[in-house]
Amino acid sequence: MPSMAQGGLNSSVQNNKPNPKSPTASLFSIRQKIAQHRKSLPIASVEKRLIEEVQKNDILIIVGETGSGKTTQLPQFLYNAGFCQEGKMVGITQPRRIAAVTVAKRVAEECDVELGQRVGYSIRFDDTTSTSTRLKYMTDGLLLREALLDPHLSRYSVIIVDEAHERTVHTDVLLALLKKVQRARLKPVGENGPQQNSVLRGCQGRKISPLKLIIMSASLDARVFSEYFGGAKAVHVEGRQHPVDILYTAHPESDYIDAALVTIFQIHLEEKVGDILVFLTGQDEIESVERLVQERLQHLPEDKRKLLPLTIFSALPSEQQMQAFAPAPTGFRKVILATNIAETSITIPGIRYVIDPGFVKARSYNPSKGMESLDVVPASKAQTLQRSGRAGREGPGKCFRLYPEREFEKLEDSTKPEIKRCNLSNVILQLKALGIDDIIGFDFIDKPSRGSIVKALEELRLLGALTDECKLENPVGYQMSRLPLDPVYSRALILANQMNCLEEMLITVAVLTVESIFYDPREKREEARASRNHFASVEGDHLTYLSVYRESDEFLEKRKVAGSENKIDKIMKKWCKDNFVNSRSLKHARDTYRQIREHVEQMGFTVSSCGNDMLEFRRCLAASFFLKAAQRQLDGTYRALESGEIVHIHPTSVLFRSKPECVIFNELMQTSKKYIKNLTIIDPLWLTELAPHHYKSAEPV
DNA sequence: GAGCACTGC
Repeated sequence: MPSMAQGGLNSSVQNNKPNPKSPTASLFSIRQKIAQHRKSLPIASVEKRLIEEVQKNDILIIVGETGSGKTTQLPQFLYNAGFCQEGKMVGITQPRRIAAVTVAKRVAEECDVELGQRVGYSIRFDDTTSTSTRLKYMTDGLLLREALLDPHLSRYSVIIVDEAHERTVHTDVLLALLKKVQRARLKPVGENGPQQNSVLRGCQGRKISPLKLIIMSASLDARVFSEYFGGAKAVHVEGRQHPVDILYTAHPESDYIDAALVTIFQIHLEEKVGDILVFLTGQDEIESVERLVQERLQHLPEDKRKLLPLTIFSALPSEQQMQAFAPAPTGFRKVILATNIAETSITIPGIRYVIDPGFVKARSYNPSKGMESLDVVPASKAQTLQRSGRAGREGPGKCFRLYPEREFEKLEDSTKPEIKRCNLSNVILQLKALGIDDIIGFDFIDKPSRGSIVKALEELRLLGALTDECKLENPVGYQMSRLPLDPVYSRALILANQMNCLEEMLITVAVLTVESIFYDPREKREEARASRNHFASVEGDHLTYLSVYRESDEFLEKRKVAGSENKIDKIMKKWCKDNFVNSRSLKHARDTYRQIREHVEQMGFTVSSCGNDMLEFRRCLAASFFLKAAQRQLDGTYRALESGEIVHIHPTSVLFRSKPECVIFNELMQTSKKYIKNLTIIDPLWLTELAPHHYKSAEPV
């Protein structure tokens, strides 16, 4: 029996379709199989003990390795033990949408209930829960949003935070919040005193039951969580994985790409059947290794050429991603060249061999320059462990680490928590909205640097979300915290409302929140560029995005099909393909547009358009994004006004060749150079006119 | 002349 689909796309039980000839018999056997499978999981034997521990302890840390069954089974144990009485729910959070969905489906099946009844999931844009839902799987970000509306999370008797070891920003903030909520719910009503903040408010005059917290982690190190929760009890649940042989090189490899290639062919020619998974750092590397594999295959005798290289990374359109899942033709061995996406987000069946060069591309943030960077850095021990585990899902496997064992010992235990390497403005705005005012003194698991906090506070103040005393500004700060957007985009919507171009800004912001709306395949670069030119505005990327979105809308209007979501998707996909637009991104932008439009309408804004007056819209962009402006230098490079950095226009910008004098931009990121992305041409005088609190002199720099 | 991975009632 394959191990559980954790974020995987396939569930073993779903594949067992009932036999139409004898539905009762096969349904019975499916139920039997499910029961057998559940009983065989390592966690099944400790059900009684786990429930006792939950009853005894308000906080419990569960360390469970892959395949223990903790994510699917523990919520069912809790349900059976009566934790969902009186309408209370058990909430289970996941860092990823796909995991919330697949696990909920699986558990509904195991409970033999319809999804959305006793068992359901809720993620952004897709909520299957109902009033009868008792086991609710969701993303951690969504629970954070829920806390803004119900600060005591009063509908939950137990909250399970799964995959806590990944230490995403959402998980870290959620854990801090849950710690506070739990204390608030323990205190008798009215004893919180007059100084209470809003996390503690709201339970006046009403009885609220205690909240149980369960932190689940696959970490080697549960101490961090245990210490954070005041020495909370940690229990270990055995995993169930097939053994994976770890092999190291004798000497350091100077060229890990070449070492990976050599290893691929060594496995292909010498090892037994089974597919190969290679972890590389990015699209470029993946595509060049793909070419090199193809080339070297040509040098092999005909009968040894049955090796099929496939690629997978997040920017790849879904259809092409799916190719990695299809079984190889008979006699062929697949070699999957993947980024980190294959570490946790997707599970490809059939992998027996993993090649791990030991590197990862990671984002980091420099608060003083307001600049992000993407650097190739050594992976952590936890990551390399996760990677090798990918070889042991279906049978014994092998993992080839392309460095000596002594190098492994030097790796960091775990990846630096994301909260220590990202822009904090959104996190801080959320905390402020939850009534937490002392950010510097806030009880983070890992405290971000003081500089990073100060920078974010300053940004929020400049955006008008905070007062000079760093209190939430009324009403702007509250409005901004309610929108599921970066604070700077929320601010843009509020300004656009005042400047009568809210319709345009809603679309623009929706597109800016997605990862690249254009699809730009290397092999059809000329065609893709021609298509981009068709949409391009000489005034910049924002106006270009506006016309892409509007044209897709018009196309849909013209084709006015009666209703069905599926049909709309199909038509949009075709349009996207013809126009080199990434359909996943466009769909996401359309969903976001709908959601944020609803939000601003609820705030009482009227969505009005500036029609053809793009000047007014660009002025609004300047007023919104004044913190990120750049001016051309004599030598043709640009200087970012805020940080003074010398920057370059990113080649994907429609302004790449036009070299305007002054622009605002949304993103400053260092990769091979310091690039600015998503730009619009502005008149530099607008900055002093529209953001006088920031640009005091008449001539910016 | 170039894009690690996630996420938000």
